[in-house]
Amino acid sequence: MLGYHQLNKDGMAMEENVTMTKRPTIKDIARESGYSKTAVSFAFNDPSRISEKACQQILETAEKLGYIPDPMARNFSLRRHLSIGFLLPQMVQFSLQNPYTLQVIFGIGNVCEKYGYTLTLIPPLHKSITEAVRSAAVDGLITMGMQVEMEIVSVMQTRLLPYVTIDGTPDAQMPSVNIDDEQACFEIMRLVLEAGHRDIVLVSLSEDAFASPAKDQSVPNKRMRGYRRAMAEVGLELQKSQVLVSECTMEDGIRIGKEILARKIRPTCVVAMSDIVAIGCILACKQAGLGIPDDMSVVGFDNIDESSCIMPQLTTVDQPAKEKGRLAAEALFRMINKETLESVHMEIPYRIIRRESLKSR
Amino acid sequence: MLGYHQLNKDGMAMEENVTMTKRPTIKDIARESGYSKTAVSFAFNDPSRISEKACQQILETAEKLGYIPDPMARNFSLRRHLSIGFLLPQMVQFSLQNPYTLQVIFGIGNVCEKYGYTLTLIPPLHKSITEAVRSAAVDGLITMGMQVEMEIVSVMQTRLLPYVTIDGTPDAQMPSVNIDDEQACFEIMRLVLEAGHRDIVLVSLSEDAFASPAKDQSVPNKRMRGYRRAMAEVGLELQKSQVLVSECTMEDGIRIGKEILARKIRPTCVVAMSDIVAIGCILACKQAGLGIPDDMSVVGFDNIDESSCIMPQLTTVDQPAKEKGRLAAEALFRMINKETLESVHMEIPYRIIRRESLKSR
DNA sequence: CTGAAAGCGCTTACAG
DNA sequence: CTGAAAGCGCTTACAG
Repeated sequence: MLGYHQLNKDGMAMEENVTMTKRPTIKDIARESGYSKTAVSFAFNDPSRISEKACQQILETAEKLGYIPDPMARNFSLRRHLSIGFLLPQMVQFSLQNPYTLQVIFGIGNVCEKYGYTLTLIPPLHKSITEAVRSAAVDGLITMGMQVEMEIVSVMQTRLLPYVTIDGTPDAQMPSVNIDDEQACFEIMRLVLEAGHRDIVLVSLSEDAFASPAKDQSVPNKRMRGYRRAMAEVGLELQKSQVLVSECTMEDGIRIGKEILARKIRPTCVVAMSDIVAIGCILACKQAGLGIPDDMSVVGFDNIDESSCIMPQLTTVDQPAKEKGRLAAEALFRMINKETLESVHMEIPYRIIRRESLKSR
Repeated sequence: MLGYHQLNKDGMAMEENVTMTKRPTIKDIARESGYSKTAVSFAFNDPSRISEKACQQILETAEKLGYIPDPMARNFSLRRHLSIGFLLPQMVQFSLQNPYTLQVIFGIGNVCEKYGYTLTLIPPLHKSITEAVRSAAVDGLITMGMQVEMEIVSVMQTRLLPYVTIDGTPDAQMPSVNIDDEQACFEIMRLVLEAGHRDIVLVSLSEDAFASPAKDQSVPNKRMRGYRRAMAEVGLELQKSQVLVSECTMEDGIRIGKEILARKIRPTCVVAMSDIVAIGCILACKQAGLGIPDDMSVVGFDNIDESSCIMPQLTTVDQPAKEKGRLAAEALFRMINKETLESVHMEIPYRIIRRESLKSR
């Protein structure tokens, strides 16, 4: 062999060797230290159950042989992962480019740290989210935009995996964290209408990768209802041509912005369902030499950090993204610990933020 | 019992029941379908090894009983996790608030998705990074700012866990991804000096939680050397009072900005080691009614998205953060697959970005 | 094509 | 205080 003594089932002596290519196991430490596997386990997990001398000798042997208990074996034995999962709502390309999603992850991460858990980001596996959920090595799952009819919900249920959804459709079987999306959109659209705008283009979110048929309670739909309701109040109706759909990225926002500028009849205001897209539109306008808000008003949704940084600052809806993540994670940990939730449906407040990107005309 | 038939060691019949609180195992499916555990395993993992009929019956039984193979048991048996870890360089509070780190994570995430792996974000465990690394359930680890002397490096080595570091100190035992930090800082400082600035304040990064004694090759130190070298060229020497230290967050940047403004002698230029801090300084100046760059110049480091969004746009060093993450992850996967690396030390290009926040005087 | 059995590396109830 | 042994739920080399 390559200069090291091989591991040896019948318990023959094995010497320490730095070039060892196999990790020693609890069995090796037991043999080498002269104690039992039980004792070795206790040395690491509950030293009070063995004598000080035993503990010391075992830890010394472990140090000498380079033994660190295998976390996977330990977790397997204890039936836990010490990790919660965040199911990326779209491909990494989009999810981790979205400041709103990143804020949600931030909120979740803080709670994980507090409980000593890791946070596993789960991309769709081979393009299949179901596959990813079936094989996710986590103690619980946080999802975005989930509805109870979706296939992955039954997978989570079958696996007896606790889950919470953010921006999904509340249901008895679907603990969720939301704001009142319809009302928020109603209010911001009223602001736009009060400012005198009538030629409006809406930029909606593309449906998630999870898209399911029954989704009239989905966040994009709830928001559309809010916009429509405000328009109805002033006797307007939303036309199909007034609604565009965009990925939630700045690049796609720029694309949409250009598309809008290329129209024969240019709208006086763009209402986007996400700030990152609104910012993309603003950049496209600036590039085309248009002044915001003088030549065109733009409003967004989310109130990401960038929105107060860009000029003009964005009029938008403040969504407490971190807080959503925090609440979802706290609820999930309660479920993991078999505690009961005060409520399966958590709704938290939003705020309309009036800034400079919306101008009266 | 609560309306369900209990699982039963001696193999007695067990009926399907939706209220079952225990997940069925491969054994249950074997018993119920009349095939062996081997056959059940093959049905899920290599159907070609059993008859179509057997496969069908087994999958049906699985469906009926709500069986999904336990990912943890499967991974344990196969000695893999299907996840790589990213060790958060600081508390979640700071790490996930830092756009640069988020870009790195984004780059890593894309590669994980490509290989069908999840990405585990690992916060310090009970404040101990060593503890976190000992128990991390991953196939490999990406760290930031690591040096070979650090305790966690020997933990990773003992665990035979492949690792790559970003912005760490290159070493034969430490595969790493870097830019030439010293030269980059030399160049941007030369720009500042050429613009006529002599009263300069530097805002350095706080040392990582991993701080070790031997760190003169650490990124902050390399950068300081670059700044110093440029100053030496024009016969200047950096005074202690010219160097401030900040957390890598906008809040702390604002705090530092205020601190600088409160000085008796106000500098003409602030040179920050990170854009997010530079932006914080700019905000503090604006709040105080100062004009940037007229009353004070500011330069940064990183070229995060926000830097081209803020007014005035920031003069900075463009770091390819995504690319760093991507390279580190690709290297890590090569190590996980026992392939050899072309080089253990990857250095990638940076660019000096001249924008409006630096003004000649 | 099929299955009995060993193995992955831990934990822990139990008996001494 | 100590240890033998069963158990966690899979995979797979091997024999039939």
